[in-house]
Amino acid sequence: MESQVEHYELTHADPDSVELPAVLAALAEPARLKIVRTVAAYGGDGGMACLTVWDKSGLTASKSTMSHHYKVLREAGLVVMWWVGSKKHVRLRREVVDARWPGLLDAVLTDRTAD
Amino acid sequence: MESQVEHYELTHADPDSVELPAVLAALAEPARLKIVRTVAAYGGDGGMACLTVWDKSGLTASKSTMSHHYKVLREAGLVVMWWVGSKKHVRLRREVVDARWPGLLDAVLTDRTAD
DNA sequence: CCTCGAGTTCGATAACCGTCGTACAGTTCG
DNA sequence: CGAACTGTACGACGGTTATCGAACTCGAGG
Repeated sequence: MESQVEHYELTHADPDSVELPAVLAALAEPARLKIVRTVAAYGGDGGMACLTVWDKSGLTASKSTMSHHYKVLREAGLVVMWWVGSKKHVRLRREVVDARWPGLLDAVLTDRTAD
Repeated sequence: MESQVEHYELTHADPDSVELPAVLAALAEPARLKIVRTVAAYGGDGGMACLTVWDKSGLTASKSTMSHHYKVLREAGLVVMWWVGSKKHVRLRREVVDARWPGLLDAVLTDRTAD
């Protein structure tokens, strides 16, 4: 229950404290992989609203399940989230992830076999 | 069959039928990641004996656990194994993995933060 | 002030997975 | 042959995790 009053100061994982297995485990879950791919495809550098992710991804998970997945992605250092009014937005941390594991995100995102 | 000892390949996963989440899940387990890194570091293109992997990796898992990890790596299409006498050898399937997910193995193997 | 929409948290449940010991199968070598 | 070595198959146990509904918080907009 991070403060919804502040719009930009949500707590996120310290990138340097995240281990590679945690990142891989986060991406290994099909629903989370779908989220990441959707954010990359539609969000660009500015990110997008979580609700839009839900629409575009075609995922059917419940609100609580989605919230759980976002939490895992956040703790793996893969995404940043912030509030815009009553809606939450999400963005990939490309700079951070690319700096630490060059090529990893590209490899995952360019998978032509994913639906 | 150039020597007295019989070398024969075992059945492995069809690379095209493996999904990305399965590969990521295989690599997300610290012990398996260690195995892959050890094979990459010491095995080169020719692979190495599983027992040598055990020595070099410093893993302390039991025989059955190691066997299980190898099975997961095999089913994920990440390694090939074959018999050399009474000892089993293992080799990374770099060509196959690199062809399907370019940069993925490199990204995982060049992680400087792994012990 | 009150209602609706967007998300989080909690508790419960079911499935998955890593681990091990034991039993078993094949190879090597004395 | 038989003992030692190498690895797999099978059950069992315990911990992790994905999933959901319900209750809750907070903001937006009548």
